[in-house]
Amino acid sequence: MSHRIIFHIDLNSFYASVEAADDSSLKGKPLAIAGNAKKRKGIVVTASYEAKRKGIKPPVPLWEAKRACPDLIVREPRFFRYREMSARFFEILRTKTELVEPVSIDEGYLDMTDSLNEQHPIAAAEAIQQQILDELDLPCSIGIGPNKFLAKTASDWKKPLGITVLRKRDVQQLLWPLSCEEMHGIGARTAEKLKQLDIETIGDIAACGEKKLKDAFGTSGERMFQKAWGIDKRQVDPEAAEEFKSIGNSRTLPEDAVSLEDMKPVMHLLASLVAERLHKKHVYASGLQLTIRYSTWETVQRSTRLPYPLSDHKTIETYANELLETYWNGGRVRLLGLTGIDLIEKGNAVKQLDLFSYEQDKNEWDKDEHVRKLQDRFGASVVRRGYY
DNA sequence: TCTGGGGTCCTAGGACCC
DNA sequence: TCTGGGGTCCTAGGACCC
Repeated sequence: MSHRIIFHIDLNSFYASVEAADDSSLKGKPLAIAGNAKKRKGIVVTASYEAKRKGIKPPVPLWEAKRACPDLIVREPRFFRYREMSARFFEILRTKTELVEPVSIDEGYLDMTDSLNEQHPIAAAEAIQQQILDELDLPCSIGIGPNKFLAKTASDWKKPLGITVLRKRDVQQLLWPLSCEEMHGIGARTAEKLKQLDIETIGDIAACGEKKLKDAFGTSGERMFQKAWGIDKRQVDPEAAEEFKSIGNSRTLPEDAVSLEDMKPVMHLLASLVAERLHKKHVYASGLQLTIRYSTWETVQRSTRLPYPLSDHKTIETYANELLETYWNGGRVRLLGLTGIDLIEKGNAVKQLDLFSYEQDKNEWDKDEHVRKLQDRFGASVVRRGYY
């Protein structure tokens, strides 16, 4: 476990690039992929580089993007296609090394330490990049470093089609001048808090001392400090992406709901979506979590234990409605979400429970006419990252 | 006309037990 | 009668990422 060579590979503007690969008339044009494109409340989830150059930086409301770029071409996402292309992307990566860790639909880490066979890392990266371009017609950026953090940081620096090396000895010169928010894991809130402490750059984080950061931010403060010095001990773990901790679906409603009657059909849809996905993954949920977002944007989450681990639609819907009736405060509801939590693999469920659940499951999830109509009313899934 | 959807991880605070 | 100090488990909320 001494010196590793880690690649981070990121497909550039993935959804937009897939659309352009499938329809060459889109190439070189400002293109946006937007969920709910026909409805209000649509947002741009991915923009082509031409669109980004016109100032469109996802996620941005669609109306705002169109104002900034009147000739913007807008497409709705085609998730099945993206998942297909993603699978082919990871297939290519797995021909390079077994140590591939998918992070999301369009990015992953490779531990190339024992797979280079005398080849120079940059030459290996160039070959991977070229192969993905030739076979999938998709551009990617590759970052190379001694650990995940430095590789990830590097892949961000040249887009599209960049290859960047970030060595530990370059940290002081290349990393320290950057503002804190450039560090993966530091968002707007944390950057603001850091600023209160007079910490503005990654160099300031490195200089300020681990204790001060730990006192202010707990364990994430310690990690922050480590990263600022280019240290990251996390290994590339090929199995990491396969273990799901939760499976959920949510919908922003076409209009705010003001009664339980408005919300029940949505709960029916969400329950059937969650049940279907639990099923496909061969897992049971031991708990259920309801999310209610009010028109004020206030969001509450309430959860309950299920009587036994299960995945059937009817039971999930019953418990979901119970949560809703118990915790809805009567306000205008903008979004509803339902998540199966504390997942158990079917094979691992206690035998007795397993049989019981199985019987329930046989009744099963009916992707009937009713559910299809609900899909039409409340929109198809707008999953941006969700593996399979 | 502000603000989608699917996730993970961490922490604070209360319940409960000894 | 009125009372300490730990430890663990659970839930909700927040921050972050893509």
